[in-house]
Amino acid sequence: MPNVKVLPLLEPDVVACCPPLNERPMSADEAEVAAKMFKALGDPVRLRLFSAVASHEGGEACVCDISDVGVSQPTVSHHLKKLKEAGLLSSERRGTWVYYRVEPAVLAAMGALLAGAAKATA
Amino acid sequence: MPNVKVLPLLEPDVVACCPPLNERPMSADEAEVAAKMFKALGDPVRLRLFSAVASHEGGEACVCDISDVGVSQPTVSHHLKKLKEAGLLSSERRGTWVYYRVEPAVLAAMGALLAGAAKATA
DNA sequence: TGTCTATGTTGACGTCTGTCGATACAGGTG
DNA sequence: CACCTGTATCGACAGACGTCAACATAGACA
Repeated sequence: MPNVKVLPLLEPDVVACCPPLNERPMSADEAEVAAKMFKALGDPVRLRLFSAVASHEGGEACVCDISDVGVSQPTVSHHLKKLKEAGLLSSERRGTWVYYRVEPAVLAAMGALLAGAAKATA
Repeated sequence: MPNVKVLPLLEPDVVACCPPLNERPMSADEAEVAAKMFKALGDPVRLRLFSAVASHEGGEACVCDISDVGVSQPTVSHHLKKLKEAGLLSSERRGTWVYYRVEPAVLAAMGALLAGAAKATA
């Protein structure tokens, strides 16, 4: 089995993208991919929305549960779309409501990126 | 000892800022602080510069060692300043050259933010 | 002192981004 | 079917951002 990736549709490029930040200088392509994810979390409203989903029971939440972040409904929808495009959230419609849930693999990849750098540069 | 923070000048707010993303919804203030750091890493050039510093021997590098990222010198300087303002890098002039180094505590805080969310939402 | 190199700052420019109101779409209910 | 609620899309606008050339500053050295 030369390729372990059996669910290619769910994972964005980041999961297999990048070594820890301190291992070697990132290439331009690697940086392009990884920066998209950090950028997605680089807005306060998106960070609150993401945290609201992640902390909701079951790791998923209806939009109506998390919309109270001080911006209009279209803006909430816009930010959720951005998070989805970055691979951090996935969405599913169930009847009247749309539920968003976190993508653990992508988050773990980002965490590893940082954790490695934090450890080895002390 | 009610307050363990004995080196307040070095640490930005982030270190003591935020619980794991999945613990509870982030407040507006917390999100404001944390988003600044993610945003700092949300640009490909900055990510490459940061990675170049982090992967350089000793966890520090002279600007001249890492300037080859395809943008002009003023732009490099601009991005390094942004990373510094975000608390991810610190700088020190030694003679002719300026050296940048990573701030491990801040990185660790960001990693913890993500790692917790990745683990508990699987 | 003057000059050279390394780095930071300024000002300007085009592009990207966050925000909103208006509107469209989807699904439930009557 | 009509109507209501929840969510997404569209179009527009102001402000933020990345980039550069030009200039300024700091230190080394003669």
